[in-house]
Amino acid sequence: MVEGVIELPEGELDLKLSMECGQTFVWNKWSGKPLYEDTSCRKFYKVHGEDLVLLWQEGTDLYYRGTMEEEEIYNLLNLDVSMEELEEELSRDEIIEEAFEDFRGLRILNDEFFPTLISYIISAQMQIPRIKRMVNRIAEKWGSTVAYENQEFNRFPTPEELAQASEEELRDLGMGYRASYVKETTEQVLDGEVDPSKVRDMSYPEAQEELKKLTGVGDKVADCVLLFSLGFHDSYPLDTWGKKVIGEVYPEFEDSRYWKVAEDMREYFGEYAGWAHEYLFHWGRENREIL
DNA sequence: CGCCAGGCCTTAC
DNA sequence: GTAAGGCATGGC
Repeated sequence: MVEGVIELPEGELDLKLSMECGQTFVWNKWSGKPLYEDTSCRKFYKVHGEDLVLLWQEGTDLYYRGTMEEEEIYNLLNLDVSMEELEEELSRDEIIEEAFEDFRGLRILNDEFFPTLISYIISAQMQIPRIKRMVNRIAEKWGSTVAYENQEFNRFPTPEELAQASEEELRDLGMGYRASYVKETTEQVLDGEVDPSKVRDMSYPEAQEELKKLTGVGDKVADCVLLFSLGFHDSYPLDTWGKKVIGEVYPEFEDSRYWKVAEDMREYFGEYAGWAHEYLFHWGRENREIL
């Protein structure tokens, strides 16, 4: 067992906000209730590979417990990205500065590739709490368990494990037409058609094209996987909220073509455009009445 | 009942 | 290359 405390600078992390802003379907509430349906619990856990990680925050102290070493926890939260430098890097206009101030400590998480890939394939035309419920059902049905302190925790299935699921069984979970996407993409990953460790080393355009070979992965899902699991901090996923925000706040960037808007936003915000996206995404959801 | 949700695939120009 | 239509299911 491993446990400890990481002391962080003021404003460096808002763990609860980072977990609950809608970016992850991999983390869970320690209370056992689903993420996005329980906002009172402040402890979060996930199974990552063979490890169990439990995190909570008190003031500027980040507490961890489980089987994962501290160095790896830094990676999970992208703690090598300094918020002070990020703020300087992203300061382009009053809107992003306001969002950065209001949501100080919101960080992009670094989740595992396969769970992120499948959960964002499922996310198409679906509401966020429902996506999380679906991902949990998949973990319960096909994921193996990891034992920790006399308890067993489900983890999201590996490609090998999920390949055991038939398309019909997936459909029975309620994922509709996405069932065939999940089935086919699982086979493609299992066959090595797309190798995440190779995608990491590609340029952004190559990496996006590579992921789009997978069934059910278009521009937006590819950008999410790149940002949330493969270290592409400049990837700018253009979702329904992002489009509304752009229409309201950055009308000069409006365009019917996905790639054009995403490219403009990457150029506008630079190296950490994906982080800017997350601030604006959350800003949009918090201010939905004016969009 | 109708409308929409972290879009993607197919088909037609 | 770009634009339109269909698509499963659940929540409101």
